[in-house]
Amino acid sequence: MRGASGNSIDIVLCTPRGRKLAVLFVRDDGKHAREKWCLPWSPANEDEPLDLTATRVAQRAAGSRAAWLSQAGAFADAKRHPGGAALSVAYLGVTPHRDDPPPPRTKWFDADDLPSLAPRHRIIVDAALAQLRERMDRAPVAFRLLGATFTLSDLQAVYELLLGRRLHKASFRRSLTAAFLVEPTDEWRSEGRGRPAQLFRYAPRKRRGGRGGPRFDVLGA
Amino acid sequence: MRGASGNSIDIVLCTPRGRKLAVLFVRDDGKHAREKWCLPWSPANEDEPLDLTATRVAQRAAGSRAAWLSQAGAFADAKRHPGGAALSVAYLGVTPHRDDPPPPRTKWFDADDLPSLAPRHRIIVDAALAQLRERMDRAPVAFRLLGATFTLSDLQAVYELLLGRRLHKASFRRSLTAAFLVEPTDEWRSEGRGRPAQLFRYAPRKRRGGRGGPRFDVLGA
DNA sequence: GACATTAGTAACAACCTGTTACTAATTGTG
DNA sequence: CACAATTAGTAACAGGTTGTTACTAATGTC
Repeated sequence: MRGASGNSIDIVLCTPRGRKLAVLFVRDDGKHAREKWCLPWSPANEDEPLDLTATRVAQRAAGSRAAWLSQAGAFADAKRHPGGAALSVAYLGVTPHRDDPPPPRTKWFDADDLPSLAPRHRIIVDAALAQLRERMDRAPVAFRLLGATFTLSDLQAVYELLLGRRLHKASFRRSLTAAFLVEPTDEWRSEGRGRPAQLFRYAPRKRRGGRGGPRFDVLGA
Repeated sequence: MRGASGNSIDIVLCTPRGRKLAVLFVRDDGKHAREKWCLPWSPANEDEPLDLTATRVAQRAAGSRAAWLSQAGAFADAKRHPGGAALSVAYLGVTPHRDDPPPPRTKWFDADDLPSLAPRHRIIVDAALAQLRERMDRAPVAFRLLGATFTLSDLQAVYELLLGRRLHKASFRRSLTAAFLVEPTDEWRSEGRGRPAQLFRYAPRKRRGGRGGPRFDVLGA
């Protein structure tokens, strides 16, 4: 059995879908599979750095490289893993929304409506989603959930998604410009009805006061 | 060789010493040891939760339970570990200062003057210390570096230690009371010269706005 | 008793945030 | 074409928060 008693690398890949976060799962057709879906994973390879394995697994599952990927901790504690791994190193990743369907045998599930999972995968997903919210103020998670250019309304929607509350437009934009995180392009996007919105790109230009690295926590009521 | 090719649990235990942070190391007298000191560590045991192993290793090395202990990630990537572990799960811990000497064969080193270490332990220490500074605004790290009661000047000194910059007394105290994190005892401590200081205890009473769990980042210029 | 030293607080100005209310540019509808 | 509906973007004000200075309080030292 692959991975038995060894270590595994398991990926929690997130994307925005509508007003919710979605997580990528892979169909598990293994003979002894007790759940239909599992996180993308692979046995750890001693000759390959953990981050590299994670990048590879994420890319294979999602069909494209994750825009951001970072370790989310080690999980063991005798809870069942789909491949029987003794210990699993979880990675948390993020990728922009795509309209085309995911690769065969994979599916995006809303974060608040997950399928039945092996106990360890359930624990990993919960921990990873909690970390996503905690880490968004020190890593450009919100920007990596969007494509190269985006409207400020798009960006605000992502922040609202991650924070779980509504923000006020004026103060959101004010603190955004104060943080020197985005710069305008000269393109505009018309979303059907209403005034077209200017497109921006992520372009951090300044260490907010220089105190302990860049920050991404944007206020806004 | 113990731990060979398996997983290990490695502890980075910190304590305040003067105006600096110190990290605990254990003398490594192993036959094949290439460095004199190493982090407290133990092979991982599949039958024991990771957190429990970590608690045990930290307690044995320091002579008392860590006041706070939390996982800091998994490290592998072919860098040499003192016990030859394929993968190491690092834990970051914190304990109040003690005047009595540490257990035999252990020693506190200033964080900015570490001994020569096995490559993986060097990487783990650097990552753990960075995390200590990042996590202090979501975990009561500063309070766990102090004993059950402390003066506000003590607390301010710990925050300054962690942040690496001086804070202003008035605004530090103002934001501290606004956060409802401490409550006064009716004891006072005289530190030699100067007015005696009131002792406080850590007593979080309120979720700062209720937004995403308690916070511990105190401002103060 | 004067002085040095540390603890603790009051008060003010400058800045920042939350909010409201406005203007601007587009699509859809009669 | 006029006008409502809708979304984008900005101005401006009130109230709160922060950084800073300056003060008072309590102790040990000379």
